[in-house]
Amino acid sequence: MYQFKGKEYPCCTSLTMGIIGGKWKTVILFHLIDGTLRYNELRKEMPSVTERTLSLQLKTLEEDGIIKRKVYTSKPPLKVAYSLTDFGKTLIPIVKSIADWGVMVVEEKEGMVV
Amino acid sequence: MYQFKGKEYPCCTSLTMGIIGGKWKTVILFHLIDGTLRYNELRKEMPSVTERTLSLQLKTLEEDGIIKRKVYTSKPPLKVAYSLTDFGKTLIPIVKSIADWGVMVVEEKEGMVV
DNA sequence: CAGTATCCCATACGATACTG
DNA sequence: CAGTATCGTATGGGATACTG
Repeated sequence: MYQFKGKEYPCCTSLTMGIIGGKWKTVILFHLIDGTLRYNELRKEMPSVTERTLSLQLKTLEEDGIIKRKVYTSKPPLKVAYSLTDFGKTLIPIVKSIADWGVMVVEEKEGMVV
Repeated sequence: MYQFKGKEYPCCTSLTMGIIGGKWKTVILFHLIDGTLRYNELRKEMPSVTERTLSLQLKTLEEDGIIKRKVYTSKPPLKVAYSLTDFGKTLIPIVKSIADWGVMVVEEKEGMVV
C-alpha cells in the first residue's frame, strides 16, 4: 500500500496515475513541457476542454506540486502563467513517452490523424 | 485530432491515456510485465479490485490488442491465462517508468509505503 | 483575462450474488 | 476456476452564465 498527499494507492503505478490520470492532465503537462503558458494560451492548445474542467485540473496539479501558478497583475485584466515545478519536470520523460507512443500508434497501426 | 479503434482524441497523449488510463489498467499491465498470469493469480496481486471491474478491464485491454487471453480447458474448472501481446509489450517502458516514478515519490517525497 | 457558480449527466467503479 | 448479472454510487467532466 502506497500513500501520497493523504491518498492511498494499491500499487506504485496507481500513485503515478492518481496524479497524471484523467482525461486532461497529461495534455496540460504535454503543453507545458516547452515552457510557461498563460491560461488562454492553454485554452487555445486544447480547445475542446471546458473552462471549468481546465481550471479544476490546473488546481489539482498545483496542489500536487506538479505545476506552479504565478500571478503578474493585481487588478483585472489578470495575467497568470503556468509552468512545471522542479518536481513536475521529473514527469517529463513519462509524458514524452506517453505522447510518443500515441504518435507511434497512429503511424504504425490503424490509427489516423484527422 | 487523433483516431484509434473508432475513438477520437484531441492529443497524442490522450490516445495513450485512453488505452492505459483508468484506475486499474496500469496495475494489470505492471503485473503482466514478468509473464503470463491466470485470472486468480491477477486477483491475488490486486486484492482490492472487484471481480467485475477486473473482468471489464481485461476485456477492454484485450479488445485494444494490448493483452491476449488463452483458454486451456473446455469444461469447468476453466484455465485461462493472460499475457501481453507484442503490441502490448511496446507499452512496457511506459508502464515501468510510471511504476518507477511512483516508487521515487514514496522514497524521496512525503509519500510512504504502509 | 482568468477564472467561478450552478446544474446536469455519463460512465467508471464497487458490492454482492450467482453460474457454465 | 473464471467469470456474469444486477444494482447502486461516486466522481469526473460538460454546458452555460456570470464575475473580480
